[in-house]
This record gives sequence, structure tokens and C-alpha cells, in this order.
Amino acid sequence: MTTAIWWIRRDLRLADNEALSAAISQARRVVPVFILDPVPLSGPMSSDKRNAFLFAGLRALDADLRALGSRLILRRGRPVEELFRLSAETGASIIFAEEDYSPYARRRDAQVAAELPLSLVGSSAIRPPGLVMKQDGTPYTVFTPFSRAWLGLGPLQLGDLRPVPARLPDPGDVESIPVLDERTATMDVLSRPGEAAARRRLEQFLAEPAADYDDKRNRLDLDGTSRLSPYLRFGMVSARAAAVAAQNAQAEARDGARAKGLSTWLNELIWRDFYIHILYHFPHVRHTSFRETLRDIPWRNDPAEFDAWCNGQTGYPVVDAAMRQLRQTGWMPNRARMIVASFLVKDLLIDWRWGERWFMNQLIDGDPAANNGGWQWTAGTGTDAAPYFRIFNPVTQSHNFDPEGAYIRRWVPELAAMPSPAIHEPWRLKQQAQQALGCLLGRDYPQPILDHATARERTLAAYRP
DNA sequence: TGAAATGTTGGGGCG
DNA sequence: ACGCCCCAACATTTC
Repeated sequence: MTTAIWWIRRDLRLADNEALSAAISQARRVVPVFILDPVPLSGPMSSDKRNAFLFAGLRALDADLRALGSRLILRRGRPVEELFRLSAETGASIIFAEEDYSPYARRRDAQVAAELPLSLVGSSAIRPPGLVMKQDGTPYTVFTPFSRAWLGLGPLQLGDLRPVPARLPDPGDVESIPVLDERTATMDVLSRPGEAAARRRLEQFLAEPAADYDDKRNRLDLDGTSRLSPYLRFGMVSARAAAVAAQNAQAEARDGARAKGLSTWLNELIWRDFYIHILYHFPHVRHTSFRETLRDIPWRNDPAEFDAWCNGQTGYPVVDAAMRQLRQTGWMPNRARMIVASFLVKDLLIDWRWGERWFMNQLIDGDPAANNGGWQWTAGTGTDAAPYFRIFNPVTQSHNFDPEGAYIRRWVPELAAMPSPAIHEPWRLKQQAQQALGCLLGRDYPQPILDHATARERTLAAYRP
């Protein structure tokens, strides 16, 4: 009787899972295992919030497996050692896993493959790295031609998706540690972990009109984004299945605006693939600028200012609202990420890697490829990045994307009584007016940490070639 | 998925 | 009627 190990990493699902399908079709006994690896779980890029989401997701996966006659085996330790031990215990002749492309994941998998029969099948990307290349065989470094080539590969086929197995074989008598029960306030605010919740969120999002997705996704005061990122991060829904669903909904869309909204969202999924490919082909971006000409920016790196940014105490309401939302919920909409990132890099002149690490420490959806790509984009150091002189004005952004100030009021309660437009720049109110609104700057809410116009000039000078 | 500075145009008030 | 100024609105350039 052959035994296969299904090694789960960031594919916490039963639907459209090639590694699981391969294991079932090639072995009579399948041992689903997740290994709690101390490197991602407690290293410098780890996040308690993301771990809590993961643990809850593992509990959900275990329940789903049990419903089909199996269960989740959980181990803790270095993957290569744990898999070696588990293989010996179970007599497994092969290990199946979905391919994961971060530099750490590739090193880890190479170590395992050197000692054990590891078969990587399927991909955490929609189109795996290496599939979307220029004519001359080199990778794309600009998004638009990349997306054109990506789409040019043809429509995704629903038939390519693997169904949920009807039944799963019993893994047998295998030791497992109990799943940790860690909770944060996060779960109530954003999303329930697990495959069923992911599926519901996707269906709900695609059923929404989606016509106004283009504009609404940028609004901080409205729920215009898909809010699927945590699920995609852990593969609770496969990115491929999400793309197929978007593509099909687009084909069936009755009005052009809805089709446009869906294609914009599909484009966001292509951005996700783009940054997975970039990190795969240029792993050094994890440590330094993609652009060699922008490796010597004279960062100020003031620790007190970094601290103010992390804690939402910069005195710029929209920045503080977003940073507090991040700290409380482990998530921010994309527009908010761009605003706070621009503020850290181009107002405070702090190294984008500090912001990258803080985001990884906080984000439930924190992913090395997408996070690094986003930060390098904002800093102007990355592939197809924003030019260095593109500097967000936090007040203008606040007016444009939180017109009534509802988002600010939600996350910065000190400003709750402040009307719009004053709420976007409360320092312009006279002290008397501040008092009357119950929010005196310097007492109830910080004075702005800097003057944007001055900071802008400083940054232009620092970046100027 | 920028914003600020600078340039251009045209309506309206006014002598 | 005409020239002049102001200024909003829009366009272009620059960072």
C-alpha cells in the first residue's frame, strides 16, 4: 500500500488543489500535514495577527478534512526534519506540495528535495513564474506588457480546476500536536478564516454590482475592495479559481461598466502574479532596491518618527487612521497602504525596508512578494515603480478618498466631533475652535509631525540624481 | 495607482 | 466699442 504525504503550506483548501489531487490519485493512504516552522512563525517578518489567522484556518481545514474522513496532522519544527520523521513513521514514499516561490520557501524546498522524494505540483500563482516571459526569454520588468502577455496566454479554463474530493482516505494512526487556539480582535473585524468563508466572500464580491469597483475600491469610507487578500495569502481560495470566477463573471456581465470593474479586479490578481514573478527572477529585491541607481538614498531613519508612524500618531489624520486600522485589524485597503507608505518614505524619509518589515509584522495577508513589490513601487526603487518625484499629499488624498471624514472618525476617535473639511487638516483650526470641538492639538491629538510642503522639498533633494 | 508650478484661455467688471 | 485687469477653469510642464 502506497502512502503519500500532502504537505500543506499556503494552500489551506480542498478545492482546486493539485497537490491533494496528485496525492489521492497516486496513493491509497494520504497524510495531510502542516508544519509549524519557527522561521516564518516567529522570525523578524512574522506576525501574531497573521499567525492567529493561520491557526484558525488550520482548525477550519481540520474540520473540513474530518468531514471527508481524514484529519490534519500538525507538527512543529524544521520542515526537513519533521518530514524525515513523518516519512519514517508512515512509510510514505512521496511528498506532494504546491509550489511556493519566496526565496525562503525555495531554499526550504530544495533542502527537503535533497533528502526526500518531494514533488511540487500546482502553483500559488495563477500563471507560474517562467511562463510569462519576453520574446528574448528574459522576464518582464514592466507591468503593462507583462499583463498583456499574461492575458495573451488565453482564457483560464474552468475544467482545469480540481474538484473537491468526495472522500479522503484515513491517514491512520499518526501523532499530531493540537492546533493552537489564538485569537485577536481581528477576526471580528475582517474575515473568518477558512475555505468556506473564502468561497462566500468571493461569491459575494463577484455578485455585487462591481460596476463601480474602479472608483469604489479607492474609497476609504466604503467597503469597495474584495477583502480576499488574507484568503489568497493562505490559499483558502486558489488564486486561479478566483481568476476563473472573475473571468467568467466578466464574460456574462450584462453591462459594460460591470465588465470593466471585473477586468480591473482581474488586473489586481495579475499584479499579484507580477510581483511573485519579480521576486522569483530577482530575489535580491528582498534586500535591496531593484534599481541600482537608487541604492544610496540618504534616509533619515528617525526612530521616534518611525514609532509615531507605527502607532498612528503623526498628526496627519488619514495616515493615523490607516495605521491604527492596521494595528487593530491586521488589514488596510490598498489606497490606505499607498498613502501611509508614501508618508513614511517620502515625508519622513525613512527606509522603505522599515515599512516593509512593519507591514509584515502586522498584516494578516502579509506576503513577501506583494509586500516587497508594493513598497518598492512607492519608494520608486522597484520595477515599473512610481517616479521618485511622485509624492502623495496626505491632505489631498484624504479629501479625495474620504470626503466626509468617516474613515478618519472611525479609527481616530479623538477627531470624532471634527467636521469635514477641517478633519483632514485640523491644525488649520484656531485653538478656540479646536477646544469647542473637544480636540485640542497637542493635548487630545498630536500636532502634525512635519510640514508636508517642506518635507516634499527635502525628499526631492534627497532623491534628485 | 500625484501634485505643484506655470501657462493659456475666456468671461465679466470697469473706466 | 475697447482695453485692461482679475480670476476661475483648464492645460501643460516640472519635480
